[in-house]
Amino acid sequence: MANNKKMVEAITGRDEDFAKWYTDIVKKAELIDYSSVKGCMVFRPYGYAIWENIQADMDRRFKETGVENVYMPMFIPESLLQKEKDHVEGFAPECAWVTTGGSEKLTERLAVRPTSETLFCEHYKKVVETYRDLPKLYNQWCSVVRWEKTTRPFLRNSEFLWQEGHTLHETPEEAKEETLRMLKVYEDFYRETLAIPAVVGEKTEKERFAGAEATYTIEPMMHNGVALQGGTSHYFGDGFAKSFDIKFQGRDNKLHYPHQTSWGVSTRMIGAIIMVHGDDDGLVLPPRISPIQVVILPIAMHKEGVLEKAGELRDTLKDKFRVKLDDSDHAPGWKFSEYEMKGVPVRVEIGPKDIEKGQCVVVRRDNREKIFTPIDKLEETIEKALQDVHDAMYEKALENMKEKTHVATTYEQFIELGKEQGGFIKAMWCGDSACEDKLKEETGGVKSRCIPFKEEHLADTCVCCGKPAKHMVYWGKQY
RNA sequence: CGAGGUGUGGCUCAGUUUGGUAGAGCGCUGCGUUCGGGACGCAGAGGUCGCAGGUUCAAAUCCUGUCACCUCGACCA
Repeated sequence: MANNKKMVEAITGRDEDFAKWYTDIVKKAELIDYSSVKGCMVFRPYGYAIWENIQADMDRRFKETGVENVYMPMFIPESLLQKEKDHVEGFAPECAWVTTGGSEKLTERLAVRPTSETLFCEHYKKVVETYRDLPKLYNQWCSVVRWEKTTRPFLRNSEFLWQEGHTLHETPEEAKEETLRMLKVYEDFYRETLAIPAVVGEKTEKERFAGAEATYTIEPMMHNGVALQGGTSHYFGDGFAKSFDIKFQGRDNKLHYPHQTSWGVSTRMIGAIIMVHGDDDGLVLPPRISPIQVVILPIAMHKEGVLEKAGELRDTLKDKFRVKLDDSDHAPGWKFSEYEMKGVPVRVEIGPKDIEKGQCVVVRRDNREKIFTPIDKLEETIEKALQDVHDAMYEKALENMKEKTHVATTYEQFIELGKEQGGFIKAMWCGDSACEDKLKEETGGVKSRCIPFKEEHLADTCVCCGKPAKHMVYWGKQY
């Protein structure tokens, strides 16, 4: 235990300094490295493997709904970006611009895409003629650039990886349906794959995406009581179609504007995984996206037969799970700590004593429970352990979210909760953005998160101004 | 963009006040002993002290300028 103290010193305590704890984990679990460009980071193999697993899972879900992948250019001519007024106002201030090509100054500068609505619109205009061409259900995996003033690994990068879905529909109803369908995909993914519960709902007008008619969001709660916008899905109506002059010939033989959606999630999700599940010993990864699901650690591996047995275990498990056998020269205690830091959900210990008894030890990362299991039952023990880890992680996260969700029915209550408690605050709202501004000002940053689909009636009047309430809103500080 | 702080081996930092041979811990390399919660011994490698000027016999240290990063406040997946 004396040695274990060192471990605790290596990572800042989670409750001691959350921000420092976060960056410690990001670096010590070898997820990323910083680069020479501010806000741009190197994804190291372990961090990138997490993203690849996320991609694979989401991509499958998208395709099950009929979405096809495409790839758009990374440059947007300034004139193209300017076609939709609200959109350009929202994004132009944080664009990176290319002004020179080779040695020639460009006649028109090019934005490095901050998002690709305009590119999709330009393309749609060319490929859509009739209602028979609809819907168009496209998605792309790419990176985008937003020149952020303050940056943070995964949570706010100058360049980040994401997916952006862009769809085009014949009717408003279809487009709205698509918007909500994809939000549901996100919600399911968060729950089933990342073991993260979240509040879902609609953004207020003030928080809406630049150019959208409606923005829906998924908002998970971090361990320290700060919310994260974990993904958004937008309904555009026909606003972009009009700006870009996209028309199709309808069933009535007349020209119509199609209705449009876009939806995206980013590598910010990895930040959510860290901040929802992580603990004082490091990362805790959801089994379904963990690059290593099972790590096999031989104990006293110089002893007769240990390494051979460990190799056998790996071979029997490797087709079913993502397995790593660590036969490096480090002491066992070092390896325990190392793989805990990296959040590996299950480890298997196999040593001389186990071999004698025909057993091995399965240890869960989330609660460190040790399960002694006969070697011939190992596969099913692990299968169950992985499922149990996932379920327990979800429950724990849900518990945290509930614990950090408060209700405010008076202004004073709201301000106090906002300043002291953090977490979500549920409160009634009149619909006026002036009240959002005031609450943010007075609490030092509490903003509306969303109007949930399941509203509750907490009071008759707005928590801020006292006028009749229109909606119940989740509020909170955000990353 | 406003306020504060920091730049010294791969990492964390000491040394700067009072100028005088560039240091420690961790990590890394080799050999040996170890191995059920970050083992130990011995031997090694590794630094134009952020950058550019200046003062001086002599600068990590003093002066001027400059760049970068971090923390805290206003904007953001």
